[in-house]
Amino acid sequence: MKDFEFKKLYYSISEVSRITGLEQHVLRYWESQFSELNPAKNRAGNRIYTNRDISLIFEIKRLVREQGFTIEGAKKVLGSKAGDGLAQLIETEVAVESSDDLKQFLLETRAFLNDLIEKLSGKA
Amino acid sequence: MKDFEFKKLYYSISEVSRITGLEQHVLRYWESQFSELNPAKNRAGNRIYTNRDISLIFEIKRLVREQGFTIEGAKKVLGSKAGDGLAQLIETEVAVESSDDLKQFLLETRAFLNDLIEKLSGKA
DNA sequence: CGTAGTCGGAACGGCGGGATTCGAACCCGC
DNA sequence: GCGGGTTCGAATCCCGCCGTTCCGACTACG
Repeated sequence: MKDFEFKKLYYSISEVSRITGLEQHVLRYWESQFSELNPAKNRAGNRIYTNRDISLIFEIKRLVREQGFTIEGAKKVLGSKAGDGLAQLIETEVAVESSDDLKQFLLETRAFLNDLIEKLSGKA
Repeated sequence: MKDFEFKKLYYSISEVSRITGLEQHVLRYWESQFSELNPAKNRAGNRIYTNRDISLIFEIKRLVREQGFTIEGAKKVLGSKAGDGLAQLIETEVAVESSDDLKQFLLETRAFLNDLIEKLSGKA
């Protein structure tokens, strides 16, 4: 397993498009609508997405595409909840006693997910 | 104060319009969209709203006009009111029906975990 | 170099969510 | 049984949200 594939810190818009299943122009449009979504840009002006950005995009996607919020409604949700979602779930489900515990748990979980993703990619 | 005003069991569409602040044609439109909203009718075919109907209308109004749901989104909310918090959340957010669904969920989770790990690494 | 990727901005488009209009039926006081 | 107000369903119209397409220009990279 090539570990570096999963350690990436930055993603281009085409990579994010593939990961999230959203067209590039939708990503740009949402960026124009959600001030929270504000990926950095390199010297050429190209977007550089972080994992945090991708996580936020997934959250917006859930609100707009699955739960049926308007853009305006999704803004309100994001603004008031300050982005917990999965975070709250994990924090409440896992007895976290130190940040090292949590980090260890996440690392293990990620390795598990990497394995699953690899298998699924092979099938797809 | 005329007590009977508050003991009323049935209301006409014009009364409901005044009470809820919604136009009559909106009430008829919503009725066509939400199967749950189904006021009885008298022999003449005129709508006869109960207090329950009015309560539901207020609920829809809150979802659509204040919280920013689409009609479709509001339907989902109303339809799944039976379930409980977290369990419902998980089931609706992760409706795994195929390996593609699972892969998508894992991709999303991985981005989220990557973000968390980055943060923790920075702090540690 | 060539070509693949990305950029922003403007013009375009579908359609969801009403809004308006219509003729007809009904209700009520007189 | 007449006139004025209310309601009806269906048809039609309409605006803005949410993309979508198109564009020429710039850049990265093999």
